[in-house]
Amino acid sequence: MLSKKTKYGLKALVYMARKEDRKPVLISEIAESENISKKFLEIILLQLKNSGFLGSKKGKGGGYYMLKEPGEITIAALIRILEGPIAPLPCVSLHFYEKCSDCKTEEDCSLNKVMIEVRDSMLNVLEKRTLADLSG
Amino acid sequence: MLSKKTKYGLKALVYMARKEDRKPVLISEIAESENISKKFLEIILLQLKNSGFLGSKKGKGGGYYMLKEPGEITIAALIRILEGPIAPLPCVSLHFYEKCSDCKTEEDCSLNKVMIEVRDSMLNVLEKRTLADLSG
DNA sequence: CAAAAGTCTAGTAAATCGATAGATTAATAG
DNA sequence: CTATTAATCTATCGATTTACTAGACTTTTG
Repeated sequence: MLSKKTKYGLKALVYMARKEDRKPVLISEIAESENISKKFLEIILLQLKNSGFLGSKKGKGGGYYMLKEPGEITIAALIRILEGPIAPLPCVSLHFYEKCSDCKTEEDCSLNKVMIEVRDSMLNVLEKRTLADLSG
Repeated sequence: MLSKKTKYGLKALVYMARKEDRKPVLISEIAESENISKKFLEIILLQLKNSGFLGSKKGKGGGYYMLKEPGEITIAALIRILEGPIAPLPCVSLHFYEKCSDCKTEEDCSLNKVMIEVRDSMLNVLEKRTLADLSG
């Protein structure tokens, strides 16, 4: 299950991607349109800015704007920023790998193989789909 | 990411499935072999019993035993019991459906379609794979 | 300078996670 | 019948995460 943070982040980006121009968008405008707590959305957009997906401009006429084309941003990349690992277990994660403390070896782990299958089937969708698919 | 509860539950069941006979297995035996806190495993096995996957016997010679054949138990069913919804969003869950409060309608939700794709790709693995696949 | 709008710091209520302690109940062996 | 074994139940707990809020601060524009 994705957290609300991730869900809100994705919806906010879709909202921005749907705009024709790339002028700064107000946090409050997105929050209102998408039914998201403004303060919570602040945190989320800031995180997306610090990760290089968004730029921001302060002061009058300011707001957040996209730094890349929607077609260049995969859902997988966004989920990794907002949610963390996509893989069902740390020991099968490509970007957040960690050894399981309770397993002697990876081959010995009874879950490893199937969880890799699960991971790959998810990535097959999430790495293929971009913001452009969501906003189209 | 699956919780440790789910992971431990799956590993415990694999351990039981791998035994030739279907005699009761001690919690402590599983806990020791799989490096799981015994007290935590108690809770997990009890839940699997209450969900109809395991039977138990008290007293000497007691323990937990499987009620079904490993090949009849899908990983999806176990995850639903131990973890909850498999779907990435409540609004695309088959077994735990809930309307999203922030969306007007489902068609209008920008995430709905892709998340259904994700769900189906996961289920494609999880509904196909059984305990027999893990223990084989 | 004043207003607008993002940024930062701090905090918080509630839920969840992973785990532990100890009393109780049921079954079996002798 | 009694002692032992092992599951069951009750309860609690610290740490972390989640979702969210308040308010001060900074930057930009007009």
